[in-house]
Amino acid sequence: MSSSKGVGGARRRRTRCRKCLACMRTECGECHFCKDMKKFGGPGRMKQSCLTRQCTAPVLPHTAVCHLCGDAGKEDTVEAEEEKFTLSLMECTICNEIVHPRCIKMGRADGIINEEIPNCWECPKCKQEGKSGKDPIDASGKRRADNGEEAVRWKLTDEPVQNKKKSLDDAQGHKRKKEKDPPADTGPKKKFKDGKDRHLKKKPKPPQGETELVVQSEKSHQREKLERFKLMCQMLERVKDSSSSSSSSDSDSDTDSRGSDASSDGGGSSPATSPTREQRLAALGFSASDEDEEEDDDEESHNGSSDARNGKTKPRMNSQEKENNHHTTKGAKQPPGRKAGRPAGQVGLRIVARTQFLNRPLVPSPPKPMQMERHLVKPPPDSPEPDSLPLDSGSDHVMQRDVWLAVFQYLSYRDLCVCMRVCKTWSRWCCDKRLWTQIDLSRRKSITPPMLSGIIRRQPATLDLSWTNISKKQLMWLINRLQGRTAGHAPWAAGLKELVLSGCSWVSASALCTASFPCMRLLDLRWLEDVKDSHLRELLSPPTDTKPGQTESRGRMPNLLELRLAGLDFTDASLRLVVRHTPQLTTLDLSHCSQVGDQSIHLLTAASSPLRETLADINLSGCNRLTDQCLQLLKRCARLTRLDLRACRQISPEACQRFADESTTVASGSGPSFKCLEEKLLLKDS
DNA sequence: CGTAACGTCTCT
DNA sequence: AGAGACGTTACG
Repeated sequence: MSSSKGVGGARRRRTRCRKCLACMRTECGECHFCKDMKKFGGPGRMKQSCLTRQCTAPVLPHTAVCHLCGDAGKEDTVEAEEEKFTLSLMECTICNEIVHPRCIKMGRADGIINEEIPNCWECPKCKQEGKSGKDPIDASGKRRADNGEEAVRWKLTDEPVQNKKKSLDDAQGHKRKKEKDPPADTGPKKKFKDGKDRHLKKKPKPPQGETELVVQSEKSHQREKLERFKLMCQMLERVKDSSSSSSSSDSDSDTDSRGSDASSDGGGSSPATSPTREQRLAALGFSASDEDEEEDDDEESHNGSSDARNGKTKPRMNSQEKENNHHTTKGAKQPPGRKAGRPAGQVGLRIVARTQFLNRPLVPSPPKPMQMERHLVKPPPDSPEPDSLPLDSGSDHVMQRDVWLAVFQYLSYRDLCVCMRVCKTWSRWCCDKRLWTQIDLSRRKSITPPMLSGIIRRQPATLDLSWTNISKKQLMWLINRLQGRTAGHAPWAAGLKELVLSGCSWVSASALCTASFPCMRLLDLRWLEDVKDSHLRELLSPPTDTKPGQTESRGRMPNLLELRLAGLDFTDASLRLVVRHTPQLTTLDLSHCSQVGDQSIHLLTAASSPLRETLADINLSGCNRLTDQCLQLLKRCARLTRLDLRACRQISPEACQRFADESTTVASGSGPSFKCLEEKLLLKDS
C-alpha cells in the first residue's frame, strides 16, 4: 500500500459479453461450480460461473468511461473502422487506464492491440515507455514474440483495489490472512501474483543431449535465415514459371497440392503416420516426435496466449476431466501400426518446437490438466499483417504479401514452420488460415494448451484429433472457438467443417454435447471408447436448452454429410436418432458395429427415412448380424453408389453377387445404378 | 436490493 | 500449484 498506482483509475472488472456461445448457454448443473450454487443445492460459497458458460470475450462494464473525457465508448456513432476504434474505450493491460484512443490522439497503430480481448491494448504511453507489464519477470514472457505470437496475458489485477484491500485487511485484522507479508514488498509482490498464470518461472533448460539449432550461434542463425530466404526466392522463381500453366489463386483448394493427407482418407483408423502429418504437428508447434520435447529458454512465451485471464479461479479440472486424462494416458486403444520412434534430425520441426512450446515440460509427463477456461486466443486475421515485407534497408521488399502467400501455399507444413523462423513478417504470414485448412494432430499423446491456441489461430476447417487423449475441457475450449458466426460463437471463427475424434473417449467427445455445429459436414467417432446409446442420444438429440421462443428444435449437426460410427456399440435407438437428426447424410460408416442388423437397415431405408434418398456410401463391413435380407432393403437407397459388405459373416457371396447383378437390371428408377455398383460394390471378400 | 460472478486471497 | 473461499463489482 506504499503507493497508489500512478496511472489509471480503479480497475474495471470485466463482465460477460452475453453474446458468445458460452454466454448463451444455460448452466449445466453438473460442473463443480454449478454444484456449488444454491440453486443446485450447493452452499454457494464459490461464486463461480458454470464451466460451460465462461465467457470467451469478456467486455468492459457498461459503466466504464474514458479516463480523460469521462464519456463512454462512442464507436456506435460512426461508420469508419478506424474511427470506430478511436472512439471506442480501450483498456491498457499495463496501466489499466481506459481511454478513447482519440482522447490521447492515438490510432490503432500506436498501441499494441490485444485482439484476444475486446477493448484491450497496451496503450501507446506504456508501449513507448517500454513497459511491458508490471513486473520484470512478466516482461520477459509477454512481449510480442518473434514468431508473431502476441503473448498478452489477461491480467486484471487491480492494484488500487489490492491496496485498498490490504489496508482494509490491516484495519480489520483479516481473519483469513496469514501474517507473512514483508511490508516492503507487499505491493509489488502482489502485483506479480495477479493471475496465477504468471508461472513464468524459469523455463527449463534444454537437456544436455539436445543439440540442433538450440545451440546454434547467433551468427549461424543469421546465416541460416539468409539461406532460407534465398531458398524461398528460388522457389518463387520456380513458381512463377509454373504458374502460367496452373491456375492458382484460391489457396484453399491448393492446400491439397502440398500433399495434405488429413482426415479425409479415413482419418483415425489409418495406421499410417506419414511425415506430412508430422510436419503439420510440427507446424503447430510440435516437434515431430511423440516423446521428445526439449524446452528451452526463449524470449517468447507462447504461454501468453494461453494464459488465463485472471489466472486462477477458473481453470479447474473436474474429476471427470482427470479421469479422462488419465484414461487415455494408459493408451488403451492404440491403433495398430503406431509409429514407434521419432524421425531424427528434423531440424525444422525442432525449431518450431523451440519457438512455440516453451512451457512444455522436459519430459512428456502425463497430460496436465487443462488450464484454459478463460484463455483467450487471438482470432486469426483474414490475412495477417503487414502487407509488405520490411527489409533491413528500411524499404519494403518488392514482393507484396499476396505474392509471398502464393508461394507459401506450395510449401509443406514443415516448410511453413521453417519459414516462420525467418522473420516476424513471415512468421505471421505463414499462419494465414488459408494455409492451414486441415490440421492433423492424430495420435498425439498429449494435446497441450499451445497446440490448442495454435489451432485457434489457424482456424482449420478440418481437425483431426483421433487417437489423442484430448480432454473434454480442451475439446470444449476448441469448439467454442472454432464455430462460425452462424452458430453465434466466436464471431471471427469460420466454422469447423470436419472433426475426427476416432479413438478418443466418450468422456472427451461428450464436449460435442455442449454446442451445435451448423457447419459440420463430417464427424468421425469411430472406435470411440465407452460409448453407450445414452451418450449418442445426448449427442444426436437436439439441445435441450433451446430458447423459449424456439419451437422447432434441430439436431446439433443438421447439415452433416458424413458420419462415421464404426466400432461402436449402439442399438437401433441411436440409429433412429441419426435418421431423424442428421437427415442429409450421404456417407455412413457403420462397420464393425456389433448391434447393427437387418432391422437397422430397415430403419435407414424406411420410407420415412430421409436417408433413403441421400445415402450414397454405406460401410457395413464386419456387421455380423446382417443377413442376406438386408440386401433387399438396401435396394431402396436410390443414390447408393458404394456399399461395403466385407466380413459380414452371415451374408453369402451368392446373395451379394445376386444383389450386384440385380442392381444392374434396375438401371433406372429406384435401384442403384449399374455402373456405380459394378465399380464400387465391395463384394464379400473371401 | 438481490443475484451473478470476477479477481484475488488463503490454505493445503 | 491447485482448490476453495470470499470481498467486491456489475447489473437488472
